[in-house]
Amino acid sequence: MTKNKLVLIDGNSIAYRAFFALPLLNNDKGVHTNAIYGFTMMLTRILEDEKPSHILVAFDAGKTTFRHQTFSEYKGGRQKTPPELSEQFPFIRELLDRYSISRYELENYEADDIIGTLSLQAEKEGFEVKVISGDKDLTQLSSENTTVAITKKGITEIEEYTPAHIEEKYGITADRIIDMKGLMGDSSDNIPGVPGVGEKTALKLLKEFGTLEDLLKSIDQVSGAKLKEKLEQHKDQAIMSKQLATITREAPVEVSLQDLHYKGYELDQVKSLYKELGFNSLLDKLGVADEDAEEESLAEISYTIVEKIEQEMLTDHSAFYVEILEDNYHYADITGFSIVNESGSYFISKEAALQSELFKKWAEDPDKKKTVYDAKRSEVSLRHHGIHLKGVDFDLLLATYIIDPSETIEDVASVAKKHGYSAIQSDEIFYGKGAKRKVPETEQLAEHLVRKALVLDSLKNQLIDELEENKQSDLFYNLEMPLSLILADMESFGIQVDLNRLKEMGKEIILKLDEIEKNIFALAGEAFNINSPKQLGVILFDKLGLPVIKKTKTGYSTSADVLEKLEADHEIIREILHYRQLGKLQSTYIEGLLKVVNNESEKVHTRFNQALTQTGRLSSTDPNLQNIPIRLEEGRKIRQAFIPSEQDWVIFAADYSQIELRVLAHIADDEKLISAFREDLDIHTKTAMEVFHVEAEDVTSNMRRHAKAVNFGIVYGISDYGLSQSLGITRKEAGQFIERYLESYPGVKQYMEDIVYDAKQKGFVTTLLQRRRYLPEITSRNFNLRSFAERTAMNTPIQGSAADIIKKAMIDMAARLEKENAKSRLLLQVHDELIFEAPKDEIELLSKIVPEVMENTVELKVPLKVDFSFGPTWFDAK
DNA sequence: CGAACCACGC
DNA sequence: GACGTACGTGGTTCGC
Repeated sequence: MTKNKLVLIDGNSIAYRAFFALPLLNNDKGVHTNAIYGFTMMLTRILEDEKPSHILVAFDAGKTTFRHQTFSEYKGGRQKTPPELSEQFPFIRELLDRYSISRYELENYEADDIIGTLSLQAEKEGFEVKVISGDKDLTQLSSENTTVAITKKGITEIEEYTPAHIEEKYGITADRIIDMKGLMGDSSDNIPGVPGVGEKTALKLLKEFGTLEDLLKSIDQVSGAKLKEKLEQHKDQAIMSKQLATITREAPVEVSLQDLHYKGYELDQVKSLYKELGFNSLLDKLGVADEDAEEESLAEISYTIVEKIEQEMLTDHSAFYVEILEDNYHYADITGFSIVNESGSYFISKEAALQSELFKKWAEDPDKKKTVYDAKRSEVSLRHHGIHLKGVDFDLLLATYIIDPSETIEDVASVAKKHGYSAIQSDEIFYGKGAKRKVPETEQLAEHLVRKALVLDSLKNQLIDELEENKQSDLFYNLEMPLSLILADMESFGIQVDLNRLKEMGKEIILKLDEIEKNIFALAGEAFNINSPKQLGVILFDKLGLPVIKKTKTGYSTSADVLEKLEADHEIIREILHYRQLGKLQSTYIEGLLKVVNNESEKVHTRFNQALTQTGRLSSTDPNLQNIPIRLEEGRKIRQAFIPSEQDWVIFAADYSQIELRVLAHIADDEKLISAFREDLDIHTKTAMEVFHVEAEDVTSNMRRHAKAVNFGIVYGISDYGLSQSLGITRKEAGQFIERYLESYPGVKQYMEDIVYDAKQKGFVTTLLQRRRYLPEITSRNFNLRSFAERTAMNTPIQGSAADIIKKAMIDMAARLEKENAKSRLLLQVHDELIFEAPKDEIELLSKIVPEVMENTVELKVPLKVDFSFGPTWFDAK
């Protein structure tokens, strides 16, 4: 027989935790649901992980408890429960009822005491007990048979307190936790303890003397006159504090263990509450989403499966959808087409379309306007069949992204749903996922694709209005839409790779890796998997006994910054760092790249995601060509494998110098920063002069390094913590640096304040070209979420405007190359740089027009500056 | 198959 | 004072 397992949940504490950990969610009825939601997440997780045979959720009863008789100020000075939370408690109780989980509260006692009493009873009956709370006080219940799980951050992560863990963490046994509380008190419960004694002192004393009572008997042996006096003075208070902190195991609870037996829940009960609360993701998890989607039959539509395309089907304005199942459209084939316009709704098979001259003519006619979803994807795939898509006047994907980049866009259905349009299934449901994915019969496929085109047709005007309302039409029509065509060109053309060079480098690296591996095994005294942080941790910290600097939630951290601190302690560290560096090159950049090179052309065709980042930047996948190594020479050599696609051509690279800081100077209108850029000063040195109040010649390299890191922090919106990490200084020092920076540039300081205020008023921030980012969490009462939103408010206009600028430069550049009749082509964009390939005889031309176009694409209060270089490979363009 | 960890770029 | 900290992509390991 399996052991009985009782789970005891501290209801109030978990509700509080959930409430403060999650943003203040609202459901459609205007009820706040964050605590309910968090509580539900926690509960379902517990049921799944623990599979309890018995379960109870305990709540605090009224305001006063037996503890108030001992100490009337117990829990005094506590903030009132926010009304936004109070209103959620009835729903939490309802939730438990729906789950058929017992709940209990007891007059004069706290949830802790109920839990303490029942856990003791259960232990005596031979149960395994698990206590779940957000309050560390409960750890005193930890015993051989009882584990106490305390939520750590948010609500999903927990720390398990077993007696062993407590000993390891505090160096005292579990039953001394209350002695610790007696000494140090607890400000949240208003338990006084002994003034001036905190966790460290308390632990030291208990380790030396045993229990609190033992200690108080031997006060004269305590070292330190002050401490002695304090203990003597507050003896009684300490005893009382211990009493207050002690959870009673003998509360008069009226439920028996048998009452807590858990028999599972009625799916319908839970389902209907989830629906009422609007917990859609949880409904999905219950596995009812699919069922529902099938149940809920979509409104019927009529359409034609086209055998032969006729002229009257191809009118002047159509919604046109191109389906490609695989995500990599460079290699996947078209699945089918659909067209919706005033003449009708049509499904056209790939064959029927591609054989038709009429279709090709229509697709390539710029006067036949098309509304599409993902123009770039459609364009690239049609090109494989010799068709150049023209006349796209609306791209639903890009419009959705422009309106709110935070929406996750998966397919046409996800976009439709967001706009209240539900007559379509998601691709995941329609085609299936993973191994189960398949293309259904023509009839069904036709309907699905026609539904997509219907979405395009019916959402278009609505989104045009929204763009107009947001003043984003210019951004949409004149920036993102034309850019998608330029990106299509760049992606389709691809970049030539020197396969031999790459393979040679791979061989060399393998030899070196073998060598290093041997050294590491010799130094470790055994063979192990160096790539496994877990195994590596055992070797370094258990076997070799190196000091543990940082832990992750699953074990020792072996990240580079940790290892760097250990470099002096053992020579194995340097070898491991080197192994990691080369391993990364080998797996990601040699093997990874080789995997995606086109066998015939020996080119790579990345895909730029134009509708993903929150800031407006592009991203790049398969392969990611925006993170090819450059910092370390060994890695930088990878760039030697990227070569021009034609004989006697060169790679030409141009990058904006300090574009973000220039943008900052402009939007913050900071006098000093503006003049620094107008005089073309070294901005890091200039910042060092300002921050450290020294003359240019007195700026040391260390000052400049610090100034550079602060500038970096400003640009990327990192916190004092982030800055402290990157400079290896304390958080306080980092905070002081930031403060001094802001004093040095008062315009920047003003901007930072204004933009946060503005974001709080409007709920979003904008960039130079009206890109938006919504920041709902900027009004959160959760410090974390709010701070993050505030930094984002400061940073996004900077980074996003820089992204706007380079995107515009790409468009201007494409036009200029055409005007000059140049053969040179744009290949890549890496956030602040553009990479071209060019015939040698156009180097001179590019040297003139690239900086000219890039520097003048927008006019700011400071000049934009572009550096460039060229060479036979990307490596040499430095 | 997904989560966790690590590392590369801007 | 808590809390966990720029944006991305991709590789490996590990447990389910």
